[in-house]
Amino acid sequence: MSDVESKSNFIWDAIDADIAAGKVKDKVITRFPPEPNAYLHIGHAKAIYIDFETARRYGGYTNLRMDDTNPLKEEQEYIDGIQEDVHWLGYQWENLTYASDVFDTMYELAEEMIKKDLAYVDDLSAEEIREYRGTLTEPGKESPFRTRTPEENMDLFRRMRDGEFKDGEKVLRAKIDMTSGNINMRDPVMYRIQHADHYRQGGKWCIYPMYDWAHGLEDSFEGVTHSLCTLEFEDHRPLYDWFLQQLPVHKPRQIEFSRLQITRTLLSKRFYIRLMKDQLISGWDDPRVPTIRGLRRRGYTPEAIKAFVEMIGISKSHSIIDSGMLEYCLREDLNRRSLRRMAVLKPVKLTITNYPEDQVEWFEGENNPEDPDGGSRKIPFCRDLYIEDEDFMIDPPKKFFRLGPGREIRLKHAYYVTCTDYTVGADGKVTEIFCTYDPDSRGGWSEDGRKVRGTSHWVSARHAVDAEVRNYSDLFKVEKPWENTEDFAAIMNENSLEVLEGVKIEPELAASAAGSVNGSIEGIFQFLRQGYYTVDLDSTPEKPVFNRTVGLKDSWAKEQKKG
RNA sequence: UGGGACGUCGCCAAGUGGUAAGGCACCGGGUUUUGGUCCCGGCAUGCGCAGGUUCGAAUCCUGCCGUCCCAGCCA
Repeated sequence: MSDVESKSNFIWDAIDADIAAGKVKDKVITRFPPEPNAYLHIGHAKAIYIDFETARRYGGYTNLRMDDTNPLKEEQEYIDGIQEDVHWLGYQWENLTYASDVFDTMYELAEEMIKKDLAYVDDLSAEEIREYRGTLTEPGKESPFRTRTPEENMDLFRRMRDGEFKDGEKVLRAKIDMTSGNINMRDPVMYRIQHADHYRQGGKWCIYPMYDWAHGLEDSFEGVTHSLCTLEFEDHRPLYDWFLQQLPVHKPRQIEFSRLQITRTLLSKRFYIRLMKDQLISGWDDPRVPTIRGLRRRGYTPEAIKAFVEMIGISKSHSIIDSGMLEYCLREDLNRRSLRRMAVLKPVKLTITNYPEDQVEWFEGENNPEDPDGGSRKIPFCRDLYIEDEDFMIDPPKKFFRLGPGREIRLKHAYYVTCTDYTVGADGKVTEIFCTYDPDSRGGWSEDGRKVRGTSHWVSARHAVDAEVRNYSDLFKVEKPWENTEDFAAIMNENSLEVLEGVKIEPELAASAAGSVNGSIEGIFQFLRQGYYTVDLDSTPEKPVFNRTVGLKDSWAKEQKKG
């Protein structure tokens, strides 16, 4: 039994009960039903995980369904993008279906409803319908058109379909109960008139079904046994059941779970579209936005995202997950697979005064200490090096384990070096460091067993390649950006992207980055002590570009913060 | 007296009458050629509150309190 199979949650308990009660005749069938009006974000990843893993748990299958009942919003571009993203997450659907493919059957069943006097054509305007609906605390009242005969309704409905009326002139409504405490049951609209071309059906229809009428039928037609959705549809379940109850069709069961919320993160397609319009982000794959493709470009792996969804669990409580959990899942995954490379983000020159001027040595460095089969790469070493600016202090405190005057550290994979001197520029900044090396410490070991606490990464100045690092801010840094647009825009403009030019990287990193442009899994690296990076879309072999994915824990930085 | 849901550690989350799993975060310690990883230890006498039933309650009953969702011809 895998983890997924052994764990449980209230949804699987309910399905177990259904199976025990003999309610599931054949396979457990689920569906993931996005409306193709945007790209998917990490909130959808939770739904995808639940839909697909549930079906898999019971040996059933999942359909991918485009819930395209609104011709004003949907586009082919999104259909393609959604499929790519679901695939990227590692899931394969049984059938790709479209709500719009069953418009005919839905229409016929609507006529059935009219015959049974369970639906009527209403002439009230949108505003009047709203008034007649009542309020949360007051019951609604019945439309004067509610008593039309089935014959009259049938005639009117067919004329609606045939395009005789203008948008908004008439709607088809279910005849239920205008006094229900559940507002969804107060004669919900089933069809509205919309003289608009559908991206798939063209001009075939001018009436389009509403969600509540369409969704249960779509589930039913596909033989879905369990229709899993988010909490805001709880109120719709009585209506979902009511529609299906009136017709001789298969009856799926709707079960709701809480939707994903993450601290400091806004999961809203509407908001992403506005950010794009304001040119605060570059598109759906901008690394700052938590869309599936944004996360992918940022360096997130499908495995990390799925591990995250599994970790947070499935429940009905309104929870807001700490974004640290997502980052933890990424670090855990990347630690196993990322290639370790040396890079110097803010270089300071380091010269080894007792190393032969023209000598070059090639050291061997393992690709990943977590993976014994991960192989290794060659690293050039010479007299002229760069180390990280923050790895040297003129007057280091006791707990600083890195380089300082008179101190000895290990250059990873190379030699022990001791600082003998340094120069300072006019601004007080260290401009160059001078060291001597211990020839007996080749490879970073010494025979005498002397302890060297610090290990720094470095890069050969003669072999290093220049690169660029883009450090994107963590998703969103403001709590409620939609409430204060100016502040948000300012924050996005000023702080959301830090670009480091002149980063020095080891030749092997440049080589492997050049071979993995497009942010593929293979393009993920860990720059020692600096965190995880992924190759950016803008990267070229001549100028490698990396996106900062997630930082490492840094106990020295934490200690400094404490004071 | 509108309807529907939810309240277990800072954040998630198991638990379904037998005496509070686990993860993230945090705090100690060990290993370490990444101040990473890994390993060990600590972290709810209490489950929104108040009563009640019971030998025994987070789990059952009653009454409160708090939070979220619903008044699109969106999904």
